[in-house]
Amino acid sequence: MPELPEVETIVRELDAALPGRRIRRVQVFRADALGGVPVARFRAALEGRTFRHVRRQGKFLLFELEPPGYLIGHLRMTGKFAVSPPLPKPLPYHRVWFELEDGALLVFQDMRCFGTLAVVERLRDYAPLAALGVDPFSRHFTAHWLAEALAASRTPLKHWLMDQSKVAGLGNIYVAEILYDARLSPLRTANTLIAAEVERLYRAVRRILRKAIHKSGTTIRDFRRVDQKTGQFQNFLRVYGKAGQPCPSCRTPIARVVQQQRSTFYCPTCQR
DNA sequence: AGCGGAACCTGTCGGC
DNA sequence: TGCCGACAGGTTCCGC
Repeated sequence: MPELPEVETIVRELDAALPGRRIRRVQVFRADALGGVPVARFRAALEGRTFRHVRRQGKFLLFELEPPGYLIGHLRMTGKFAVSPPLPKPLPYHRVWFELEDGALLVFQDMRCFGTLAVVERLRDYAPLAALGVDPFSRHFTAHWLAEALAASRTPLKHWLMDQSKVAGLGNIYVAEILYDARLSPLRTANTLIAAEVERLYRAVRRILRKAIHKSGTTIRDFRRVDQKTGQFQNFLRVYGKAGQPCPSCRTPIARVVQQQRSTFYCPTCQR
């Protein structure tokens, strides 16, 4: 489900709600997300600690704690965080409750149980973060860096952009929209782009992500903000999920192909 | 290096 | 109505 704009939306809303609030009690209703960490250890690591700040790296949510440490979350396909008033019992798909001192709940829910939660004392202790590439909103993401990185790979553009060890935060929806905006085929080999094409791609990454964040992300099925409202970027999609519909620019039907076992949508006329 | 396939788990939708 | 396959915003692992 969530890509960078959805995670950014959630993180901004959690950062407005959580700092200064203390975790009184943690309840785990289904432990899949803990990656084998015993429930007792997970609870002990969190209970009594206070949220200081919530931010994002790629698609990971980083909850900074006091005494110092981090709760790290990844929503994968159907994970969600919500802030809720006290509840008598967990709703369907509620996996973990972080009960705050006033009784309010930070709820982690996840229908498909792919999402992950971890507690670490230092961010560098967490290997999945160390494996991430450049975040599109970090100062390291430049057209120059992008040109050099693309030049080193013979993989198709779609696959390259989805690789979190290269650029961190893009997924199936936004890669499709970015490549449409940049007028580049998802099938192009990364190292065949000329300088002007790299520049178009660089600008498209920033433009599409900025606009999607401005629209609070994309709700196609079940993405919800912390307050359960939907995102709005689905109203601005040009190609994702639009197989057979006319390209907004040239009216050629949008094509759907499968790459890396994932659907790819693009305009065969506009994107070369 | 790069690719294809399977796996993790649960639900929805369309076709017959 | 019921069953079955395809598909879903993500990631990892394994073999060639």
